[in-house]
Amino acid sequence: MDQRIELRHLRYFLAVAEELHFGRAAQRLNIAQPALSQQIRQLEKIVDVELFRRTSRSVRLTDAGATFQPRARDLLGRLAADLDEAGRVGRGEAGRLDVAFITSATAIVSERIREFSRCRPDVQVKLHDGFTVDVLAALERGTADIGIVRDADERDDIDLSPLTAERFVAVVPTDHPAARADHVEASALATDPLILFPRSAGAQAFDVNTQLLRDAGIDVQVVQECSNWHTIIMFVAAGLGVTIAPYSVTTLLPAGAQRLELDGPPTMSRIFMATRRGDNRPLVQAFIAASESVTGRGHNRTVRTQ
Amino acid sequence: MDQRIELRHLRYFLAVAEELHFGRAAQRLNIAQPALSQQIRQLEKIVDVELFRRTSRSVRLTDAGATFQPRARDLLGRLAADLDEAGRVGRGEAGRLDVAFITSATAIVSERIREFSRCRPDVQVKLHDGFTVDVLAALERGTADIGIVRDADERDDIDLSPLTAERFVAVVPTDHPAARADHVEASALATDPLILFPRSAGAQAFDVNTQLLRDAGIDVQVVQECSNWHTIIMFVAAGLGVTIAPYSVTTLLPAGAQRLELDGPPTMSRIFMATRRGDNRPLVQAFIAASESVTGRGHNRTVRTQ
DNA sequence: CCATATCAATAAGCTTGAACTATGGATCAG
DNA sequence: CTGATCCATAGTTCAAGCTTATTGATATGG
Repeated sequence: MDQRIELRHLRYFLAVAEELHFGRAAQRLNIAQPALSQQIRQLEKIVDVELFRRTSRSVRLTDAGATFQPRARDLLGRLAADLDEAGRVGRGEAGRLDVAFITSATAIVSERIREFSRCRPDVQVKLHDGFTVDVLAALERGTADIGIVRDADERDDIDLSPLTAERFVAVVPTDHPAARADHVEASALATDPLILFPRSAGAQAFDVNTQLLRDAGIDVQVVQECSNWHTIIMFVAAGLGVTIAPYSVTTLLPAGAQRLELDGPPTMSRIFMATRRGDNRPLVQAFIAASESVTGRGHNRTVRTQ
Repeated sequence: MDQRIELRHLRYFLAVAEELHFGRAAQRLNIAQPALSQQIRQLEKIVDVELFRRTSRSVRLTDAGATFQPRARDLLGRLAADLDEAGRVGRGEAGRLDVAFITSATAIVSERIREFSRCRPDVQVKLHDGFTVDVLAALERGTADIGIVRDADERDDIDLSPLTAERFVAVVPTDHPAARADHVEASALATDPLILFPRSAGAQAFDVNTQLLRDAGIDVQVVQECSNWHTIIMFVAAGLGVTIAPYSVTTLLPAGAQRLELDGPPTMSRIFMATRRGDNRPLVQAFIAASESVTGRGHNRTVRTQ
């Protein structure tokens, strides 16, 4: 089975197989008849099989030719489809996009993915949730194309663009002395056991979070770490301590836990979209564009949740 | 999607995609590097998509390239398989063979097909049973490649080669006067109602069958026609009449029916293998050869059943 | 039965384009 | 800065596919 076979052979073969007439087939292919005869002959030599039985008056497919015809047609069809697919992937109309995000941003992410999938129905979106550090690592090693992170440091290999910001609030047990009001001075929590998201999940986010406590003169001693915000809230409700959390994870509180606004200038937790610097692939750009359209449309609502 | 794309482009693309290095890929393809660069560039222009992102120091697949790579590999693999298949069909090692046969020759056919399938496991054998006229018609219109018929006329578009011959015997109800012996003169059946296979199923076979009755001076009046030998035998067993049948359909007789050898020189029914004249396709020839090997091996046994 | 038409194969010359050699330009190591 | 590496570009060459002209074979019409 020589390497010398080319698609030309298949195209010519199919034309003759359909016309069963070298003259007409050649006309259809816009070539002269002898060229066609020659190429078919060459194909038969390469495959070492007679594909047509021809007399000077008629052309018929042999068994081998009849077997090969639908397969050749199929091959050309597949090739066209594959080339088309490659083109669509190249233009960002199809393909696969890996989005890594922090669990506490699920709402924001799902909203944007819904919008993106509406624009690009042929793009398969793969979701990966994790901590900010995991998201950044996935971006770095190429496992993810889009990252949603919280309060990340500037890095020279990753672009960050802010999606939204939300203030921190305190969550305390309902039997806490401060729970009679709906707001609290940070310093009033100085003696309570602190339950926080682990710093290892995202140092910058942790530091932003705890800065407000340090500003209030509190020596931050984390009594309990927990890598799931909802679990932290449950612990608070159980009276194990208090926490400072981004607003969005406190929208649904169980009985026994109460949200308190923090007095003074609000400290904000910012959520960013992260991409590899210089990654200007169409799909990535399209996701950014779709995401921005959501931010624009939904701006009022986003502000309200801050 | 221009017509100008050729398999060369796919082969070259795959080489570069695997090596990620134009120099090494070119070496592997036994061409010079500039030719490779040129062809890849051409491919990208045809598809109108960048398949590689190259700097002067590195070559990487783009998303489109990464999508296309496994598909291109698959296409080349399929093509090789299809060409191989066509070659095997051409050499008669694979493909499909349509065998049409008369129901009363099932035993002979199955024996030969078993042998043929042993030699050519990749050939799909399609079976079609029917009357002799149907078998010949199927051959004629190309629906069948091999036909097994009984006592057919010579025709100039069909070759017949004898497979076996069997004598005719009489089958009578056990309460028939002649049933006390195990043989009978044909003339002794002159007054019995005759049940026979329809003449329309195969005129020659019918005429051979009934000739022996006419030779015995009987005016052949078929009382009942039935197009299934086993049903005919059941009718005989039920006392509805007598029949003259090829030996092989009388090997298993129900209670109530008895086989009688016919006195005098035996009249033979001959079973032929029929093929289109000039059909020298390898599969047909291979079936004939396999069939002959069975006839040779099993000759004694065949003789015994006559 | 010969003349004519049809159709694939063959022959010979032409033309296209793939591949070659040589070179340039960019990037990285020392 | 120099040398090495590697892809791109430029110009040339030659194989191979295409064209025209012709042949040979087979069917059709007068």
